[in-house]
Amino acid sequence: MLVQVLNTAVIMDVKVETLKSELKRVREENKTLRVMFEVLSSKYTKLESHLQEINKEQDKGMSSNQIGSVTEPILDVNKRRRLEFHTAKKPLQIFVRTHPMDDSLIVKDGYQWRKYGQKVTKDNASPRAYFRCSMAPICPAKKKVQRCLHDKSILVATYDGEHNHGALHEPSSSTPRGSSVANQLPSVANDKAMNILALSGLSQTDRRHGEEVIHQHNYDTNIKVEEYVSSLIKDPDFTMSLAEAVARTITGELKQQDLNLNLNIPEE
DNA sequence: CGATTTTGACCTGCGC
DNA sequence: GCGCAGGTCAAAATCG
Repeated sequence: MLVQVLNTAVIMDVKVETLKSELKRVREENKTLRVMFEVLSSKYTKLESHLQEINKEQDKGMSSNQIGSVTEPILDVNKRRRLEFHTAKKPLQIFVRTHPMDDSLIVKDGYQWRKYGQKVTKDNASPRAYFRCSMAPICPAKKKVQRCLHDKSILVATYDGEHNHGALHEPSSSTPRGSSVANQLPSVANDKAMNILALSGLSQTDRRHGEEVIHQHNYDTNIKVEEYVSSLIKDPDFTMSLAEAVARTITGELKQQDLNLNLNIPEE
């Protein structure tokens, strides 16, 4: 009887310690997310003010010729190729959560990329990998992938240039399930993010795994995606949904772990 | 053996 | 002009 009581007390102690450490971890994660949210907010504010400035300038009646006279830079033949594909468009950034133990810098987005360089940058100890699209011989699309400074399990993929080919690469079977961009996004914010992927055709190819379907990709899709992204940036609901999704994910994880503890299910 | 990755060297732009 | 940091090249290594 006494042994049984002691055993129960020990088990309870272990559970309390586990919960305490878990609480600590979640608090730290919450702190990190808050920082990320603040960064997002400040970027949104800057974008908004920049847009207002542009609108003001247009209202001032600047001639369309002057506005449109953003002449193509005269390229020096000797200059690097990266300048040839320079565009005024802001590069698209995608955040992808990966397994904490997964230290690869691979973001599955349906395209086939070839790594051509890696660098350690000043502001982030994690190396930045440089990829070039290898689906077409002269495709100008590039991307940079680096781990988030605050959360190593988050990959930040920055896309540069546009693909000059339509077909999307069928994800290889060796890729772990659930590693596509769509699957790695928070659940609620997923809805709108899935729309972006749907526009770009990525989610379809991921889902039709194994089918011999090659999409006749619309060349306008990139423009549609950018339009949709810019509309999201202006949409405060999206930011709120994202924050809610993150909060739900955290609380959901907590509840699940609590349940596992009660049922004595070991964590993976 | 071809494709891909790694990695040190090199180039370029930018701030001082 | 100089030094620094980011981006790219290309030879060697590795993989399938």
